[in-house]
This record gives sequence, C-alpha cells and structure tokens, in this order.
Amino acid sequence: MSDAAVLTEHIDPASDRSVYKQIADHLRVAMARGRLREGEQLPSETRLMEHYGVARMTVRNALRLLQDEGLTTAEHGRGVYVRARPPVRRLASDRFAQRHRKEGKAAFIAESEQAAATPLVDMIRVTEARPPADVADRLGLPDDASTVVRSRRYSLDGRPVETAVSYIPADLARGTPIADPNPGPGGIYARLEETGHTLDRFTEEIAARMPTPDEARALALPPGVPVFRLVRTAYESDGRAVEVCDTIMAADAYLLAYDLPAH
Amino acid sequence: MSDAAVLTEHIDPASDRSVYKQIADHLRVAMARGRLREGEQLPSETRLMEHYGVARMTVRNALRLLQDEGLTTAEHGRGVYVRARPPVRRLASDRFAQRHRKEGKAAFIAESEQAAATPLVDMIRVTEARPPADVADRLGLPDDASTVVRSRRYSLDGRPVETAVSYIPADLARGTPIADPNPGPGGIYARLEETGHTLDRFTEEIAARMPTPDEARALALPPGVPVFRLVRTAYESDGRAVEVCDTIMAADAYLLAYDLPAH
DNA sequence: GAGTGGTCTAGACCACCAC
DNA sequence: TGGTGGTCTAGACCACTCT
Repeated sequence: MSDAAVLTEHIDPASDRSVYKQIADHLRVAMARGRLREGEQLPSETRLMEHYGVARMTVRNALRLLQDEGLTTAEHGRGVYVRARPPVRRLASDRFAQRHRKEGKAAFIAESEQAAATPLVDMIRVTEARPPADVADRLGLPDDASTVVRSRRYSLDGRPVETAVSYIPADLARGTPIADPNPGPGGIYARLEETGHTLDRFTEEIAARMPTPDEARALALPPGVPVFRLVRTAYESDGRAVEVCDTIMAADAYLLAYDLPAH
Repeated sequence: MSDAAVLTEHIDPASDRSVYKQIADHLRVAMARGRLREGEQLPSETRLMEHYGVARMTVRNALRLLQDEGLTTAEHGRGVYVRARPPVRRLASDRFAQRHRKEGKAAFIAESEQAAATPLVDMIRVTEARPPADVADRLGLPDDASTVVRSRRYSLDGRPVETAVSYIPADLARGTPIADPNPGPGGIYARLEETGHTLDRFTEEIAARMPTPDEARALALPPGVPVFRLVRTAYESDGRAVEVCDTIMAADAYLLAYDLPAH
C-alpha cells in the first residue's frame, strides 16, 4: 500500500491539459523521481478512479499513454508495473573480426558466454529460395537467382531478443555445411573462409521502427518497444558480396557501438 | 468514396480474436495490399461504426492500434491518414571524415545540399555547465569539471529531424569560436583541428526507444515513431576525448550505415 | 454548418491471476 | 473468490477543419 507515495497530486480543472494527460504526468513524474521504482506496481485502475474521481476510461487512457512511451507494462489479472530495463547487449563493431571466429564459436554464442548469459538459438529453418529484390540487389544477383536462406531466432536467458535471416548465393552454399541447419563450429563465416572466400569487410545499415504484429509475437515484445532492423552485407576480398543478413532486434535489449576513423 | 475498396470484410463473431483487432487487421491488410495508399484517408470512425456495426470505442481501439504501429496518423477535424514515409537521410560512416570538413561546411549542411534538401539549424544555445555523469565519464573528466554545452536542432525541408547537444571540455573551448553560437566554417571540428587537436577517431553508440514527451514535441513526432539516441565521442590523436555529442533523431528520417573491416 | 477526431461518463461482462 | 486488466456498449460534449 505504498500508493500513498504516488497518489498525492490531484487534477487541476482549470488546466488546458486534458485530465488523462495530467494523470499520466503525475505517474511519469513519480517514476522519474524514483517514487515508483523498476518492477514496482502502479496503483490499480480502481484506485486511480477513486483517487482522481474520474471514469475508468480516463484512467485507462492515462495508463495507455505511459505504456506507449515504453514506461510501463500491463499484466492481465496482475497489475500495471514499471517496466524493468532489461540487461543491454552491447554489440561492438569488431564482433565479426576473424580473431573471434577462430575460437570456433559463432558470434552470438561467444558473446553471450562472455556476458555470463545463457544463449539459445531456435526456430532454425534452412531453405533455398529467391531472395527479396533489395537483398538480390545487395548481393549483386539477378532477381531470379537462387539463395540459401537461413532463418533463426536468438534468445538470452530465456528472452527472445533477435531474429535473423541470412541469404547466401546458392552457388556458394549448396551442398556445403552452410545449407545444413547446424553449420558447425564458428558458424557460416568460418565455413565460407574455409572454402576460400576470405571475408574482407562488412557494411551494416540500421533503421528503427515499431514492430509488425508478427515481429512483436516472435520477440514477445510488449507495447512501446521498437525494433532495430539491421541489414549486414559481407564482402570477400575480391569485392563480391557473399552474404546478406537481415536482422530484427528488440531495441531495448541492444546498444550498437561503432568505431569510425576520422580520415 | 473509395471506401468501397476498403470496407469489404466483416467481423467473424466466432473468432477468438477481439473485434477491434479484427478491424485493425482488415485495415492493415488493405494498406499492405495497396488498397489504401500513402497519404490516403481511412474511412471515418462513423463509417467504420456503421460498416462493422460496433460502438465507437471499438473502432477507436482499432485505429489506435494502427497508430501505435506507426502505420497511420490522426488529424483532428480532418481524418485518419496512411502515414507517408518521409524521405530517409542515409548517414554514411565516413560523414565526419576530414576531407568533407575541408570544404568548409558542417556535416549536416553539406549532406543536405547534396540531397537537394533545405537544411535549417535553430534553437541554438551555448552555455557552460557541468556535464551529466555519463558524459563526464566518456570525456575522462571529473564529475565537477566544466564543459561548453552546445545544443541545437536540425530541420530538413521544414521538418525537425534531430536535436543534438555537444559537450566540449571548457579548457579546450572557452574563449574560442567553439563557445560562440556560430562557430564558423566547417563547424566545431574544424575549429578543434585548427587549434592543434587533430581528430583521430570517433565512437558512436546507438540505442532506440520511444520518445519522451519533450522529445516528441521538439521533433514534432506523431505517435508510433521511435527515436534513435546516438552518442558520438570524438578522440584526438593522443587518445584524449575532445567532444561528446548526444543526439536524438526521428527514427523514420534516418538510415545509419557503417563500414566494418573483417580483421 | 456539417463532418471529423478528442475527451469523458457510467455502466456491463469477460479472462486471467493469486490466494 | 476477489481483484486485476481487457473488451465493448451507448451515450454526451468539445475542438478542429473545411466549405
């Protein structure tokens, strides 16, 4: 019953600001000031109705606003809680450097273990298909070319954080471990290098937006959490693109870090 | 009255899916299939109520869902419209390379003109103050050190797209053009290099989240659009950090691109 | 003035959770 | 079983936009 620390303010009927926004403001300030801490429960809708003397819809509008800002999550039958900031995975720009690959582990697994988190890769599916037009473009392939398509989902400590779909030109991958669900130690980049395709550089393109309903389901995203879309293209030494990886990441789980030379 | 192309489906009362989600599904599919194009108006709430035979709140819940996904924007007194994808600014990882600076233009202005867009920088404010703890940390300064703080807002073709706050150690900036609202040709990086602080490398850290109400106001963001938070640290040749720039960007206006070596 | 979305009320029934 | 949030109804009045 620590509501006392929260339900202190009242509506200003003279204000231009709508009632539900005023209620949201009060709760937002309470969170910012630490009167409501991470994981703590907000007053229930009933309590808020009683305290402010308003209809339920008004309270719900206020709570929805906070949810859309990513500040709270509602749990059916339990209550509304201050969203806990999940541990953030920091992705450094050298994470695909050859030296890391040499240890025989794929990038995601190696990093997770370093962070003392339990990684999981599931929903692995490997097919052969024509790539989307933008992917074919990046690979320098004609639209009707065939690629090996590897899709999978990554989880950390039981929470899904990222889905990824890789496209590799079929002539590079067909009949090799790259076309197997389990490509072996070091992942597909190790396999590509073994077959003479020495990786030279990567490009990454990053966008952020709200998830589609499908993405929200696959990543178990609560409302108010955007996603990164990261598209990585891998080039071998002779300049040919050998892989495009299209990744959707829960934005609250990642911090992307890059090093840039100044010249 | 192209509603005919949209109001074709009906509610399935046998479905487990709630009515408002079914309505949202119909409209989402109509947008995906191109039956509702960018900038086009959705049927009004009244029309949707009549067509589906539901209460207004049910229709509004459906519309809110689409708005939260970033698919539509509501305009008071006018209608609900399919959100137009704004032109995207692609930021390449060499945008702060010295050669660009030599031309005497700050990065934002130079790029905008190349893209045939009209740039604007406003809300410029320069003060001297103690930096936030995380910034002091990046600059390698004690918590009570003083910095010159430069904040400004960037717009493109009349639309605000980015706010930025730069922190420069006071001993580097005080009394120089860096502490002036207009730092002169090439921006503050040019001034730093002129005074012997040759820039060597940058790091950029990227997060994405929903905007705070303040950020949404400053960038005129409609609901459903996340922001990038990009924190850039500039290092001079001897390894000292000489600037931290904390940037909030409208995520629908940017595509961030990076080049990574593989070794 | 007619039509649009924004806010708010006062109810109802349901699904989920914890005890 | 009682409390929680999720869905839905049927109204009301308001603010905004366009003509």
